[in-house]
Amino acid sequence: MDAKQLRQQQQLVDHQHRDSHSHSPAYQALLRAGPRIRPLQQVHAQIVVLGKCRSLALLTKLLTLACAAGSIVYTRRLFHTVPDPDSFLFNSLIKGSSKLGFPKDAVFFYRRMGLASILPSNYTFTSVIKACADLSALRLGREIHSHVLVSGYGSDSFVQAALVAFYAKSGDLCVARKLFDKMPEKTVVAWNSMISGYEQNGFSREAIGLFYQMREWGVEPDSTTFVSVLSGCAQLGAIGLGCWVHDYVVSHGFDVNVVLGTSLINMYSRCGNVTKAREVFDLMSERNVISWTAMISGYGIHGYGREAMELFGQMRVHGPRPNNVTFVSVLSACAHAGLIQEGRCAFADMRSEYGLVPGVEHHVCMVDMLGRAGLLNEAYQFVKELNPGELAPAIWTAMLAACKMHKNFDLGVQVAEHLLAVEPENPGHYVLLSNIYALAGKMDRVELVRNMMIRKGLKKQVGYSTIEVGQKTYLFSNGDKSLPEIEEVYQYLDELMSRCREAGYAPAPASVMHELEEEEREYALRYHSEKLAIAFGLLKTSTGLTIRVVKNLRMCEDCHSAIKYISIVSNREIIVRDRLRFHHFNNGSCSCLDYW
DNA sequence: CTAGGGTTAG
Repeated sequence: MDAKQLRQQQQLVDHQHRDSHSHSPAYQALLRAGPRIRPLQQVHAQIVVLGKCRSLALLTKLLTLACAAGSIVYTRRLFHTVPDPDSFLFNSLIKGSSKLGFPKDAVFFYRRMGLASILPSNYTFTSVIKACADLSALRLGREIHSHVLVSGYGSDSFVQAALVAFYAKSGDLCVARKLFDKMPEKTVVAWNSMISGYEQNGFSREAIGLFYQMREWGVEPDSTTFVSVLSGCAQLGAIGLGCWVHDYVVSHGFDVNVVLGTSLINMYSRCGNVTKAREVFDLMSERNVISWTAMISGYGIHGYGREAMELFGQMRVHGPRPNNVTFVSVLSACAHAGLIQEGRCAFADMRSEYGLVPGVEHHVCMVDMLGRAGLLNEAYQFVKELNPGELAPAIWTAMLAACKMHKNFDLGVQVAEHLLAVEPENPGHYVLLSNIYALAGKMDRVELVRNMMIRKGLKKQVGYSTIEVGQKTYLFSNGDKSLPEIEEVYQYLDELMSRCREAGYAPAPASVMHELEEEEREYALRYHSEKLAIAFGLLKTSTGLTIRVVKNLRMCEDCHSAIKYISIVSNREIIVRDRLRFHHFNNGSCSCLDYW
């Protein structure tokens, strides 16, 4: 043993020596108890017996351990027994409750701190602002922001980053961005807060734009940055950028942890490449419920019900315990693949095997599954057997969609009128009702519903589609002429459609089209956004490459049929992700087998 | 006698 090793060993011995003698027996007992309620209660009793319940150091440790044990109730009770809490105790408590998911309590303790006239520090603020972010409590957060300024912590970079994240999460992106822009030194965390803020509010393009700007500024991204950027790619269907991120992560030796791995799975499956998603899944060294659920849901949205159920079976044997979200993925996979019996079993197992209580989402999946399969009576029976408190509008919407699909006008009209009564401001219900009337040929009723919408000033959701070409995403929307090449696209599409007609495509008659679509149809603009995006993709990419389009609404039947023909005449694979699922068009047929 | 932060997935 050389001198250096000897010294190290001596230090170790000293350390242990100090450790075992510098703490009181009660403190040591707390350390031994750890974050476990029963042992902590026993030590608490000892502390009381020893007459040490005025020792703030002991009480602070006891409180933070109680909080770490997940029992906020016990923590609260203990707090009320502390005679004269100091700033150390308050800070520990606020940090603990905020970090462990008890934001309301964090705010409560912050208030008590103020009442006790104890000044908050920058540490206090980072924790309590995070609590406000978790609560999306805009007013409260603004108030605390003013305390930050008064206390002179406005230029603390941790507090600033926390504020950026808070405003972004609470939906006030403008204020978040103003704060961010004013930050003199923008840390990676500040960039991450702003990027994820854009992404989580649905502004993926802005999120990705900011990511490019971050690189221009020479700030090195970390795995958190990539998680947000990949989520943005997943939303936009930007597979090129997604692959670039994946390459970057691998070539720069980043550790693909559970979170990053899961967001890669999500990105690949939502960009249309489930095979690649599965590769990532298989290579991950650690997988949790979220990773398994992401993979199952990936299979589901592509209509690969068998694969989804196969993986779910493996999960039940070797994997983590499935939770409510897992069952949403499983049930919707069953719904999209027509696996009725499997779906019924899974729904029953939820409660009996896993003790999970089905919520609205699960009921919606069941109605959707039964309804798609044409089992309208069973679906309706299922709805009627729910408790009145469980009858969310979404359940009726699923029922209505099933009525429309299987042309059950009487039930459909009944359901739609019920929906209009419950949610008179939701334009989607009017669209569905008018669709049903149009299918039934009751054009006077269609007009009536339409006028009702106009009178209420309700607008249909605007449909748009995106396509990525050369790592840049292009957005197409009905009537939007901002793209310089748009005339060329229209011209090419006209040509394409006439070739489709030669191949046997019969467009839906204009009179039906007019009311059937979820998108506004203007006569001057002949095409839905997905057709425009596909035409653009065909023009801009070389033969043999797959066309991938993402649409925000559901595809209409006419487009669905037209794209089958486009896949023939252009001899290309075309993948369209609509609001609910993927459609892989190849050589005249679609992977959904027309089972929507 | 006591710690130390803000950002991330389904």
